[in-house]
Amino acid sequence: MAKPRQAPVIKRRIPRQARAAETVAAIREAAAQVLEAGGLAAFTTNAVAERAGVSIGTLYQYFADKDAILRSIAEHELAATLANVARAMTAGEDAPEDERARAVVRAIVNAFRGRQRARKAIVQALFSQTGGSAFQQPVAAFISANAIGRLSEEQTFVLSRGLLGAIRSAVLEEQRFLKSRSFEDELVRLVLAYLGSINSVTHSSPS
Amino acid sequence: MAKPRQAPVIKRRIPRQARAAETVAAIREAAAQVLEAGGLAAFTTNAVAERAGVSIGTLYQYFADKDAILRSIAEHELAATLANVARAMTAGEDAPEDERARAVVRAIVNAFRGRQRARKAIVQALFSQTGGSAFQQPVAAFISANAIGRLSEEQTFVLSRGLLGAIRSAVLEEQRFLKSRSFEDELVRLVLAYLGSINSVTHSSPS
Amino acid sequence: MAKPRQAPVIKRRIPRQARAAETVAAIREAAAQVLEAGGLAAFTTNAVAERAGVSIGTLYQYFADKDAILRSIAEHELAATLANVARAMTAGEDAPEDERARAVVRAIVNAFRGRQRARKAIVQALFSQTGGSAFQQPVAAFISANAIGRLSEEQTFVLSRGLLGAIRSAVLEEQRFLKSRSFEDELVRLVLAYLGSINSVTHSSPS
Amino acid sequence: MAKPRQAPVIKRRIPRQARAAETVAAIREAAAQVLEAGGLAAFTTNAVAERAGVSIGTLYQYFADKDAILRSIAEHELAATLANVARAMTAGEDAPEDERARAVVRAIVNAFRGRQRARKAIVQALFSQTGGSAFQQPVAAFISANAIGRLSEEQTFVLSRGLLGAIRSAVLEEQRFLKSRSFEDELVRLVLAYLGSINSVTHSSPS
DNA sequence: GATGAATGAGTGTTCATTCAT
DNA sequence: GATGAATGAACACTCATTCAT
Repeated sequence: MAKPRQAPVIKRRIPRQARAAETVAAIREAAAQVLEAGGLAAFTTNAVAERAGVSIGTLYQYFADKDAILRSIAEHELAATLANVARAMTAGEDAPEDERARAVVRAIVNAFRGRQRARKAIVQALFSQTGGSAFQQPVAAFISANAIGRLSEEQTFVLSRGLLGAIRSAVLEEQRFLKSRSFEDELVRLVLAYLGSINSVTHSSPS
Repeated sequence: MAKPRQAPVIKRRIPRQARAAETVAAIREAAAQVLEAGGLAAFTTNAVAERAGVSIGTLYQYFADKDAILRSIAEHELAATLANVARAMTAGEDAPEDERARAVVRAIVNAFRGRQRARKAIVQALFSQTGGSAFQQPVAAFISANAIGRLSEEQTFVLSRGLLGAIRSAVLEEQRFLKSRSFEDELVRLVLAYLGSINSVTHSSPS
Repeated sequence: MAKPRQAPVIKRRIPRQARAAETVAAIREAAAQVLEAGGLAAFTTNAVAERAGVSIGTLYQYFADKDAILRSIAEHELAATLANVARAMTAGEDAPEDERARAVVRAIVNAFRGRQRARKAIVQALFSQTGGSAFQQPVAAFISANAIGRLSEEQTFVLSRGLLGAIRSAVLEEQRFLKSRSFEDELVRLVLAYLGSINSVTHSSPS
Repeated sequence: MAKPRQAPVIKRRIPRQARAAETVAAIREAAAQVLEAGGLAAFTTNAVAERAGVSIGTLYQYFADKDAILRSIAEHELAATLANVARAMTAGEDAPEDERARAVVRAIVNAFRGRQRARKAIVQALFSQTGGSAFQQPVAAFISANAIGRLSEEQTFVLSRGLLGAIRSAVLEEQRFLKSRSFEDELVRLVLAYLGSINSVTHSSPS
């Protein structure tokens, strides 16, 4: 990603006008399409700008650099996914624990609706940057906040990363069972078994 | 111009002589060093050749392309890790299940001994290529083969990818607790709780 | 890692603005100069860009690859040569056949005005690619269209390739008589004698 | 053709032993095969050595550089072709002129028997080097020596290069009529008409 | 005489990013 | 605000040739 000069301190415009917001949305949409069609290899700033119907200069008016586009898409999807999870939990507020776990699992599995290649590309790209923590921490926080007992840092980490890791692998490996019921069952089992183990130990055994 | 655009049928030399084997090892070692020092960004074929003290041409005599170097390192580490696991299990052959699970977990956590940055870089790079399945399947097979009962495809997948995903995340995020006892405990818990859940369901409830 | 290995669907920019057209012309001119000065061996994309006073990136904005530059020059020269031939023939419309043949011969001999080394280099390069047919067919078509009687496919081929072959050889071998009157006389003789032979056979003998 | 250092003055071994002659022949044969199979692009010294079943070092024991292999093949073919022409002319010693012209034409057209791609590649390669004169001059000399009257330098040139140019074009363009009778007829016509024109002018008209 | 591991200069090409208009 | 022509650092990779064994 050849940064020819130093990182410029100039902040990028934050869209305040309606037209600007549309442009940003168009770029994000174009980027997702490019990713879906050709994967990370086809994802060049020029290709995105062209698909979005704007000039490359305009693209850089709204996004500081190439990765910012990826981050922006990821943030949007993350927010949407988290909203879905919250909605599902509110709906089943007094449902049994496994129902609620299933809602969480399902929301995560179904993120990026219909755009598996774009999802894969974004997961790959973001893992190369931050190691992905930026997008796993919110999920971890969510899990932690909704767990019955208190979880230690390591426990929260293992549960969230274990769950996300399994789903992520299914995405990256393009497993056909990604959206199957049986896969969902096993993910739910993983969550509940782990949480159950923590509780049983804490409550019943002196260990 | 841009001469040979034919199908590159040229197979890379397979080292038969002692000197050649040394060269290959030197290149692999140099690549690991470059990765450890500067991450994926610094990993250029010229840098590796220079560090290895060989010419770029020699490098290409043994590795078809840049990625082949990465793959080679990964294969070596994988083999070493698997060997460690096998050794640990043989040693504790009639130890209780949790001891054996702990041996597996520990061997995986301690892979790439001492080279966390190189490990991170290779994990990132290989995930961009194959989705990483090539290096998760052997672990999955291992787990499956050593499980007490029979695991379904999805169960093997969830267990192996969940465990590996949690460890991988700790590597990528450079978590300080990666090699801590408490982290190991939780990984073991994840494995045992999941396996326990499967067995209890299978044995006691008709689903 | 050798990023975009997809099908290169990226079309090269077609110059629409005045500045762009100038740039393209400058590159073509620079290429001809490089060729004239150092032949095919000196003809590297970087050398051309430098001579043209543009960056290598700009060069690639207008030419898909190195060979495209060569093709572009050849097309320009071909068009100019054909225009010269047409002009000469219009001027001497009711001149005797040998005058008209001489006009054609002279226009071809004098193609690439003054740049014999560049001409040689381009002839060599294009012969390696297409076999040169792309630049001989227009001449053949021209000859065929202007012949008195009808020529068979083989006859058109022999006449055009024979004439062009003799001229081309003189260029490639850097014969000092290339532009001499006596050489021109012989080329005209070749054309007229061949055409005369076809006509005499056709008209007087039943074959 | 990256000549790493100066041209070394070391002369290459001239094969005097039977085994050495076999090696040279094997290399030449291998080169022709490589050329036939993959054209000039596949023609690398390593590929030739491998095909010949010798090491690259051995190849360089007999050929000073890559082009020497090409030259060697060309010389062999040229000698064979010239021998064929001579044989044909001896056989038809008191045959009429057109019979003898036909013999010459046929021998040239049929050079490189059966290996059109190799022929094409060699023609291309040698034209890039010497402009091909080295292999046209013997033919020119031959023609000149066998012409009835005396030909001027330009006349010999036009006749030989015109004839060879037409045949060469048919080879390079892979014309299907290369070996047809009608093509041969026209080549013969070209030769006879041109020679006839010279003689008639010389003998009957005062110019 | 033969081997083949090693060499390394050289080249085409990409693509994120800037900035004059 | 928008444009898009221009930039150029950066890289992977080839292959003719040498020379120690």
